[in-house]
Amino acid sequence: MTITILIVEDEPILQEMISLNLKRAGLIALCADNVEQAKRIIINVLPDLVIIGGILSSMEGIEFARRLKIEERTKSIPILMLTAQDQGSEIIADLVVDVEDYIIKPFSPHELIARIKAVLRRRLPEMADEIIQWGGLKLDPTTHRVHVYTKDEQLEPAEITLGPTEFRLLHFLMINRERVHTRAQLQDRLWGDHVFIEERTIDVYIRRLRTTLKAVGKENLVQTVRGIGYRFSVE
Amino acid sequence: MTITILIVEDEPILQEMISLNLKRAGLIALCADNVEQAKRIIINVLPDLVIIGGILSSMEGIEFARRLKIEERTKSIPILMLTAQDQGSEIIADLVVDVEDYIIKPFSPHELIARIKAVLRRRLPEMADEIIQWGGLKLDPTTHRVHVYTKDEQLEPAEITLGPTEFRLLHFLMINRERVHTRAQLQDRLWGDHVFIEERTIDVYIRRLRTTLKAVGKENLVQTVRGIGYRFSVE
DNA sequence: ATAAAATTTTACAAATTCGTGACAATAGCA
DNA sequence: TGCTATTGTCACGAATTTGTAAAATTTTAT
Repeated sequence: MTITILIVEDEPILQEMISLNLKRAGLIALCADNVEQAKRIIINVLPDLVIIGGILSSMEGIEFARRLKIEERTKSIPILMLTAQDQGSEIIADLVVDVEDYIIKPFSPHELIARIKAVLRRRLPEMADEIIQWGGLKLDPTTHRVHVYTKDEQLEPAEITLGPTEFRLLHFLMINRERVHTRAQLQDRLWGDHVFIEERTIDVYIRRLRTTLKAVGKENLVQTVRGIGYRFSVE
Repeated sequence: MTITILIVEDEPILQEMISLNLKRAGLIALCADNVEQAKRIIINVLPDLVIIGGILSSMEGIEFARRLKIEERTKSIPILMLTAQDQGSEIIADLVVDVEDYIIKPFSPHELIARIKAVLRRRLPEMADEIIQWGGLKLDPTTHRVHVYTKDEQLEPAEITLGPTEFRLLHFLMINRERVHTRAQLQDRLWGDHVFIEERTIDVYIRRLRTTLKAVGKENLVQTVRGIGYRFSVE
């Protein structure tokens, strides 16, 4: 799966820096020096994320973002803005209601990549049909199977069976491993906004998942963060 | 941060029920019996969310929602509609394109609050979730973990566990490190201004934080500024 | 040096949160 | 059709967290 990112940035050095770092992270970068160019690109390619850079100061950036959010074809594309330090953050927050996230300059490449990944994860969390393997568990979304690798070198990995909900829960937790999720977040992601369930129901599914994992000797993979939520972690 | 919610609902009992539950959840509720009254309120106060109730049946509600979405000043306010069961949900979905979300009556108070929070959560920008590293402490808001780097070059940084409040306290102090915070400021930022706390309580949490830090050899990171408040400092 | 003020500890009860087992309702399937 | 798996809820108890009051200690001012 390839992810395409459109960068709208008039400063050549910054543009280069961003594009380089994106490539290094395995993402495809398209660059535009101005809004007109960006519009032309979007006609042909629908990016997974748009980064709007320094042109913000001219208000052109905000206008462009708004335009993207209005059009049906583009309105679900997340937008990340790079804003200058000196503009009051309240003003920015007011202006950029259509924007998914923003970074205040100057920022480190590392920070940029982290933020991009965060935005993408929020948008396309379970798009990956890829096999995910972590903490001795191998989960295959296509075959809907989970295998367990035990420590004692049995060549035969045991297979465990999970109910549909438990499977989705484990999948989500494994994709976003190490990250704590509140019950509300899990509810949003696994049940959707329009299905109403008690928050405690999530505890129950966590328990069911834990029980089956414990049966094959995998304890402590699904952890409780008291007062916050749950987390999948390999220590 | 206070969140204000405008309720437009002509049924007094329902209005009362909603407003009561909002207050209990720490949200400020403004009530209007009809659309005219609601308009007058909006001139003075810009709410963070509008709940439109039973008046929907008269089409007045939809018209009102549309009006809100057109005006520049109000168009970014999310709208939550309470709709009656008997109206076909497809019809409603068609009509209320301007609405962020809707609940079908009858609903439980709990469900209402959950939905409100979901709508607000979607709108509010993600909290600053960058890793903060200072004074030998590394705090990661996404994984909700704190690691300690000891001087004696152990490659394994120790992990410490903090209660939710201690964690938030440390996070806040680290973000605003070197700056002194009065107890009142800490109270505002960590508990919000609608929760009443004894000022001494903050001393207690400072102490709890200090105790766990001291246990891993990190003394003097949280400092007292006598007569003013507290500060996180790396000397 | 002594009283007053501010902060640190200690101890404790109330409130909250979490794990668990049991249960009815529902959906899926043979 | 009946059987089985799944789904979501609830209530209870255990563990943890929360906020407070009050005693003990430290610092400051007189």
